[in-house]
Amino acid sequence: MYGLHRIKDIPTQVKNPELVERRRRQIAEAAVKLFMAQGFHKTTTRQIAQAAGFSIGSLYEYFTSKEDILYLVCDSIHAEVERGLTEAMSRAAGGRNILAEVIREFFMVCHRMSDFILLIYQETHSLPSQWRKKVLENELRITGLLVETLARIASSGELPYLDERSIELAAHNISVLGHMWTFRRWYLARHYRIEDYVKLQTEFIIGMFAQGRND
Amino acid sequence: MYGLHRIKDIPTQVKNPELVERRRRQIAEAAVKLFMAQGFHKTTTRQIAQAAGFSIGSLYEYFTSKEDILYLVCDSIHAEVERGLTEAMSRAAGGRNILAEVIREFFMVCHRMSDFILLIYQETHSLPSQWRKKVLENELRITGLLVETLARIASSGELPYLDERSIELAAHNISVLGHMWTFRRWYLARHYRIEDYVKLQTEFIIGMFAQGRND
DNA sequence: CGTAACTGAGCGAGCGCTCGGTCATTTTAA
DNA sequence: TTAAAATGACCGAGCGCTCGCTCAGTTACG
Repeated sequence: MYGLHRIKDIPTQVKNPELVERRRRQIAEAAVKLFMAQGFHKTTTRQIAQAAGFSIGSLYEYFTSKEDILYLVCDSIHAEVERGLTEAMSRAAGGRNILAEVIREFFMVCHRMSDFILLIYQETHSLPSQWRKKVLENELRITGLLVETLARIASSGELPYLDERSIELAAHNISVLGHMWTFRRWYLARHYRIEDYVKLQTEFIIGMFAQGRND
Repeated sequence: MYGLHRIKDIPTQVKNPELVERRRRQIAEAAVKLFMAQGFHKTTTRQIAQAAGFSIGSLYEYFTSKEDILYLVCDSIHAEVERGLTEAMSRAAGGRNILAEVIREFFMVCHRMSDFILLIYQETHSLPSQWRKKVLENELRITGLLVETLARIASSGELPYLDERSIELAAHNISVLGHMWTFRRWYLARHYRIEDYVKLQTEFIIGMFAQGRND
């Protein structure tokens, strides 16, 4: 968690870059808990500062606004999801049924990061547009990894032919069906174990590819 | 729009029930625009009152809190979606390919109501839990309509056998893939026309059912 | 001693919501 | 018939408070 690799565009008063990174990690870690528990708007900057272990004044040495903190949090979450998926892809690369394994690994990442992904769904719209844009780019890059996977499998002949647009849309579908486990958890978790969910959805998704052209 | 059929549980100071309904419709109509444009938290009660055409004082004759208004808005939206889907189901009942037609109609409802559905995704979590619960019930009832459709088609033998749980999950998938058009619109609408989206997704979804048991 | 990091009291804009009051309309009763 | 009384929808100044953010001052450190 807390990759923070793209945070250089958030301005700070503090000179020492290592310190900046350490403190921001501290703040993000405190903030994400509060945001998940109470939401962004009900969380006060004072609460964040206190939970992070320093004063409100210091907090504003590392950020220029409350929204900055939300952006950092969203960015860290996406970084972690991306890390998880990348790992999953290389782990699955040698397997017997690559697609099923990537789906499985991705869904398990969504499961582990459930609350975090939900936070992104709920609070992205509270960001100033400049940063909302960046968050959506992150989302798109992650979907891009799935596009890549599908394209590789397709070109190796293990899937029936699909044009680029279909592959892309399929990747979005997989991504969203993973997220669905997070934003419909209030219902799904009462009726399915994650293993069942993965199994059923994997069958459905593979079915999606299995044949073509109905109309 | 603005069915308002379940609003009796929102308290009011005003005696005349017709008036209450008319005024609340007025307020909801004004509020939904503001919420879509600025979000719930950035919209002030004064703005809502002004846009609805009366004073802040009067507004609080019809509601006890700002959250009440959000609840009314969410409820109206769900009522309208449900109405649209119910109509679609009866319209499609006699068709050649019932499933494809229901999917198409449902997706078109999502398309028409894009901004409204997005609002529900973004602001449901701002509701007090008592009303969030009701909103999620609404969501579930709508998914239930899709379950019903699938079950009917399956039992008529037009689909391969699927157990109850699979049918239910499939219905959730259809629902969420419809919503996906709203909450990934920032990307999808740039690359697909709604007709293409419906066509591609319909093929995918029908594929989901076309065969079974991979593992 | 100077600079970088940290502190927290304080500011003031803005918020949700209240409440004393006005006024048009309806009801009462002489 | 009509004046008095009651009603209820509507109004908006203003209350009490919160919260994001600042800045003058203090501490830590090389």
